[in-house]
Amino acid sequence: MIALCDCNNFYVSCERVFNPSLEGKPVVVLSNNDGCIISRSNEVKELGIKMAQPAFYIKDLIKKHNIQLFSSNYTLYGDMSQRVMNILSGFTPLMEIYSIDEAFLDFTGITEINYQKTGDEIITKIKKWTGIPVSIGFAQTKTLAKIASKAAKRNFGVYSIDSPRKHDIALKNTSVADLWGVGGQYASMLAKNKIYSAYDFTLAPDEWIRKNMTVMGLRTKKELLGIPCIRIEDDIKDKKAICTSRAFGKKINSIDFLREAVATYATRCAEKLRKQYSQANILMVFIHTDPFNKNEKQYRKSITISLPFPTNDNQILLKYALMGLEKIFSKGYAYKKAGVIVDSLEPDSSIQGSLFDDSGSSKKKKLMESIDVLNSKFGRDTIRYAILGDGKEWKLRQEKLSGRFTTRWEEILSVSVKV
DNA sequence: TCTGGGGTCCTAGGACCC
DNA sequence: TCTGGGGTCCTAGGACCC
Repeated sequence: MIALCDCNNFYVSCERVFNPSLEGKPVVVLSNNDGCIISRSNEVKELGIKMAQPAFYIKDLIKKHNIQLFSSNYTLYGDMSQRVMNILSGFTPLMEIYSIDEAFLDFTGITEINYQKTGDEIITKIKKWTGIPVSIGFAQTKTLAKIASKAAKRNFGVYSIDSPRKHDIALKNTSVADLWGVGGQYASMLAKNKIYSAYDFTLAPDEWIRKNMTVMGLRTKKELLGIPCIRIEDDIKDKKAICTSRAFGKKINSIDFLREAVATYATRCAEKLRKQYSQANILMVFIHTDPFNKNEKQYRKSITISLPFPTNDNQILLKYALMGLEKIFSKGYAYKKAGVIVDSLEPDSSIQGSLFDDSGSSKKKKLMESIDVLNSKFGRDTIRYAILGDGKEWKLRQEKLSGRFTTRWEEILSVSVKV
């Protein structure tokens, strides 16, 4: 079994630890410029206030219900998070810190375990030692554990999907839009295809899901059926991309202001890079207009620069960032947001095989046949075959699926696909 | 008047290298 | 009619997560 431990209303809970008089009162934590709401207490959720809503939208409600507002304090939240994670790591050797307020715990192979009891124990310990309330869901896979942890919030903090009956109930009572891995775009696409619940989703054919939602969607389906496809990643990996960006509170008309901002962000990126002992291969600068302003034409501009050599040097990154800004800046537009991204960009390696024989269209036919053979041998879930061609030449392109299937890639390498 | 700041992975194809 | 195979790097965009 896998557990997902999730801190309740994390940022708000952190503020409450240091100010217990906030207990029972409506509280929100606001984003950087006090722009939108990024954490809500239960009292606030009950008022119908949504996540990421701009604060000024609901200023009447704030006044009416005397909602307590806090600017975000990430240093505090990071520190509290570490304390919670330290306690959690005592319960199992294999754990993945998924976000600042969530961790997956792997109890696979541990048979002598009472989930309710273990869950209660974790909740009590964390509450006692840190003051943070948490919920825990147990299930066969990460995707199901996500569902279980939501149910846990309505069930005194613990819920386990540990029987076929509970599994069935979980799938039928979960809207497909609430699934981990399904966002707004997919949810509306699925609704158009009459797929509303997680259960409906498990009935959709594999091929259809893969075609419309990539292999990620297919993994979600398998996970819902209880087949683990998403590993617990216990090692903390270096960031592959590092971004520093800000929205300005108001429109920016001067390029000097932008230059200054971009220089600051490039320097900040360099700091983050050095902190994880990485160097950047790529640098990207972007600026865009206010996406919420429907009265003006929208512009998004960005430039990607491949650096001549990997670096994390302040001066070099700053120089290229400013060069990039000069290139993309057009006079006369007001910009609302700017940023710098440095990127190591290590693309998945793929194998391109070319196949030739001596007759035109029969070549394609033979390729198709060989693909069928390969698919039946290795299964469509493991590798994807694509035929590329212009009518005269045909190429077979094999692409591995990353993630847990990677090891099986070795088998593929030994296959020679001569026709 | 005012609407966050980070990240991840997948897909697809072109250029180029030895 | 001929035709290498096995890659890497780069570009660009679309979806998702907290």
